[in-house]
Amino acid sequence: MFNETKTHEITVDVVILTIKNNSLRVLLVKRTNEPFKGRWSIPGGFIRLSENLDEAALRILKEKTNVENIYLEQLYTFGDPLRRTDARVITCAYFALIREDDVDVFESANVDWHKVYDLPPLAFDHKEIIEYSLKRTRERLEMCPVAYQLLSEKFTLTEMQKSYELIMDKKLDKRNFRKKALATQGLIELNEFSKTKSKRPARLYTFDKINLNSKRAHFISKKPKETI
Amino acid sequence: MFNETKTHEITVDVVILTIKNNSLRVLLVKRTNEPFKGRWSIPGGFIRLSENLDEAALRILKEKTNVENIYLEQLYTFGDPLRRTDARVITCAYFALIREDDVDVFESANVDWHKVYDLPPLAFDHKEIIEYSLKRTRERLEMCPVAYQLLSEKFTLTEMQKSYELIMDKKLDKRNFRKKALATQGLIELNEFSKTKSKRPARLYTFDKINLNSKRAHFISKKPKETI
DNA sequence: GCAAAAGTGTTCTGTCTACACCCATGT
DNA sequence: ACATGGGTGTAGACAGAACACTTTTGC
Repeated sequence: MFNETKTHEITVDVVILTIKNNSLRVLLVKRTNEPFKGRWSIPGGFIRLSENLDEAALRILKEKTNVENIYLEQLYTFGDPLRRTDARVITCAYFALIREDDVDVFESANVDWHKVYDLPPLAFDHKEIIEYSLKRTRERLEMCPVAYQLLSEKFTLTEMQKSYELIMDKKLDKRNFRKKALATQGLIELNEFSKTKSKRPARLYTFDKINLNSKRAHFISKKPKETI
Repeated sequence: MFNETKTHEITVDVVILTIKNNSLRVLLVKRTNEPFKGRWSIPGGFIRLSENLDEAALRILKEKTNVENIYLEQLYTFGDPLRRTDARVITCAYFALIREDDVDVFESANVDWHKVYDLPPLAFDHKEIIEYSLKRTRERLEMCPVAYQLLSEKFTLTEMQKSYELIMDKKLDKRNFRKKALATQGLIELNEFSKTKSKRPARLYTFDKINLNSKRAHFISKKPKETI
């Protein structure tokens, strides 16, 4: 078998999602080089020899947002020979959920948050990658409350519901939502209330930090479910 | 940023699962080169410049088993710098489910089926990759009847149940299984019966071939389920 | 007639869904 | 006193789990 591998390159790209100004947004950077110079793209970079893939993704995330210790998951590896016109680049895509107020984005004309449901033209196959990350985020949300990664440390149930609605892109029933939310492992009811003007204060909740990197084990359906 | 990427290599490895002799088995090849010369490993290879990743996985599958048109899914990309001692090789792992009788494996001392629940020592991180593929196969099975990929074209419900039990690694209740199986989209009841000796013949079923590459859309829970 | 596997229903329990009104606060 | 969002419960439908006996066949 002949070895055609020498000219392959591999990168890591990271779809960084947050909620900002009441919409779900993705961090995009404007390309400064051809091809697609001037187009928006998701941040990415090469993998250092000393890094594993997760570490490369975390580094790229930190470079762009100065955020660490967040929800990050490998998404899929995209390797179509035609996905880039300049070279054969295989990319291992990740997605991350971060809180807006943890972020220290150096926002500029070249780095900005864009609404995921209203994207500008993107470079390469980056639209496909973002759409896939949304699909996956929804799947995760059906299993475990990853959405708390998008919320401030203390949040109201209404805020939590809003984040679910933004990700699922549909309205949820308030009473059903709260019933299930309150039954969620790791949700902690605080004796604190939001102070808002002109309306009843809402109780604040927080999430047990132990869950952060616990592989989400206890969110997966508790009940041994018979299969088929 | 300095470019350390030049010496990375990327391969595709394929976990090929089948049911043979009443157990779930994976196709392994014995390594002929160092490192891990003589150890069993999952089949893999480099990606050609003209191929996308799926095509590379299909090619490797066909090289080993002469099987085409089967269930194949990208699993995960493994890129720990220490996963190989000889070089920095990132591998995009796939898994495939095939029917034993479709296979044309040139079985030899260097290629053989091994029980997934009783594996020999494996090269690199291949044990981890196989375990991850089992986990994923179980998740798939909870969504859609991928197990029919392991069965002959015509099968009895008992055979189908056996394949589920082998993958899930637990006993299932016969009546509950059959109730759900019969409610499955795509299952077709035939007017044919197995001819076995010394016992009551069992009705044969088959699966609607339209589903083969239909992305499994209609197996995913039919009911719009409210999330959280 | 017996061994071996095929085939068949019901009850219970828990979860999902739909749905409408009162409460606490600031102005 | 009113506007605003916060907070609450119940009934019906559906799906999963547990569970044991009869039927058909070859020998």
